[in-house]
Amino acid sequence: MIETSGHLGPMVELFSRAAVFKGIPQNAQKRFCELAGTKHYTKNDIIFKAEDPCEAFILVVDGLVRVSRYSALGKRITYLLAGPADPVNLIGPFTGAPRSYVAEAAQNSTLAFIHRKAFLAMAFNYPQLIINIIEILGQAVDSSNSRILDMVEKSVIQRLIRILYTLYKKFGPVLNFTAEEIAELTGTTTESALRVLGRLRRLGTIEKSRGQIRILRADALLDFDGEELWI
Amino acid sequence: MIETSGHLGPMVELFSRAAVFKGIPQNAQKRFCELAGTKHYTKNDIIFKAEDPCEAFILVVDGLVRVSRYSALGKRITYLLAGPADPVNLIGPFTGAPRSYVAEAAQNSTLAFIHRKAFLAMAFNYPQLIINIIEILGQAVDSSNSRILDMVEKSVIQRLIRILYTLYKKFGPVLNFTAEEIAELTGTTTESALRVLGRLRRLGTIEKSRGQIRILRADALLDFDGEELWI
DNA sequence: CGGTCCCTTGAGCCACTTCAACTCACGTGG
DNA sequence: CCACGTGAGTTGAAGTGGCTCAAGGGACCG
Repeated sequence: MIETSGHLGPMVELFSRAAVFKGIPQNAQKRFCELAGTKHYTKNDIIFKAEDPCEAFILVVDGLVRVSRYSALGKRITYLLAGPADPVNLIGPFTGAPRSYVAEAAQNSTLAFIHRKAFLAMAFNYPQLIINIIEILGQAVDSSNSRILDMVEKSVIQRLIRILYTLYKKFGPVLNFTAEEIAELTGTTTESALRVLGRLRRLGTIEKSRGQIRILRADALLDFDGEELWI
Repeated sequence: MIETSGHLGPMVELFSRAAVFKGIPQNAQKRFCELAGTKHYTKNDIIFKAEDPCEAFILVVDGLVRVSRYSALGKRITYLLAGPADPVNLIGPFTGAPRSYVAEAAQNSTLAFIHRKAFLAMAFNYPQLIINIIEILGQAVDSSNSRILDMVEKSVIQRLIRILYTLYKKFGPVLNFTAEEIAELTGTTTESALRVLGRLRRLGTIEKSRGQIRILRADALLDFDGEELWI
């Protein structure tokens, strides 16, 4: 990873686009910006791991961060894909305590770090920021709970299609994910994911090549089921 | 439901025990208390349902509240059992928006209500309260995510045993739940839950009667697996 | 005492996982 | 440039956990 000081201009613009900072005064956004340092990570770098205490509030500037959890047996489940302007850790800055999640760079990425003490000192001056954070946490809870419901009563096919649709809404028709990554989001095995993807390809709904899935007919995904998740 | 004004003494004591209000000044706890009105609910009363906008912060004074979600097909999954001093809704007061959860009285219960505007006006004066809320939300996220992991790689038996152990830690050896309620917590069918419970009874780990499960050997539950959930 | 809710158990089935084998794409180092 | 290794994708066959459907028994309530 490489540390840089960076220009403020584009950063201010990024912060103003971020859902976390929505509705707080521009000059405050700018001050948060000034507190931030940035670091570059190359694909598959680990940003933090389970048991690491939390030192900083982290926002994705560019790239993609995967936040997941490993089971005792080494199985990995992905809970969050944070893209530009998405925060990576909302709880940690407030408690400082380590959590059982691992954050990795899913692509080459640039992240903004604000030291947690500095972040907190500022944060409590802006109730709207707190409301935003709690609202986003609410979406995280809801999304996880939706996934539990899905695990109970939906088939792998339906779950995977919903994941595809959610990714499509977030990233557009070209998805740079391997079948294994899709499986980790769906909560199934790589083989099962591959079988479903093969089926969708034969139906003409998607196209795929190594490490990439292209959505050809997004509406066909919706036909299977409604409602998106929050990833 | 019956509305009462109630005495302050025991309420102050309850508030001071609540994890949400931990670490904030006693006089502040008392002021939150003064803002609260209480209501009684009888078993199976609905406290709020999906689509109801949130009007108040709610704390359980006495009894037990079940917070769950219904799938399109009518299947119910329970995410939270709130007992005395537990908050029922942490997100709602901040956003005011309706959420897709239903809260029901699992037993005859008394709840304290603080109107959300009044609650918010006070809340932002106590950063520790905000930190507590965010920490509790973190536990909710973690618990849901643990359940997702469990759904993927654990058997119904292991999941159900973990639920039993968690309930045991929270309520003691006598659990007043039907097999159906246990199934809703485990994410399985009533029949499967019953089968597992039957097996545990034959092993001498539990005893049961209509609507009640008694844990005889809690250590035997732990033998199956570690780690508790947050319910 | 009839009704309703809860508990109990059996039998069958099917969606997924598991295990296994093979192909293909890509990069790397000899 | 080829040879090799690795990681991704692909497909088959087998086994099974737990869901579904079904039917009955027992407890509590009005």
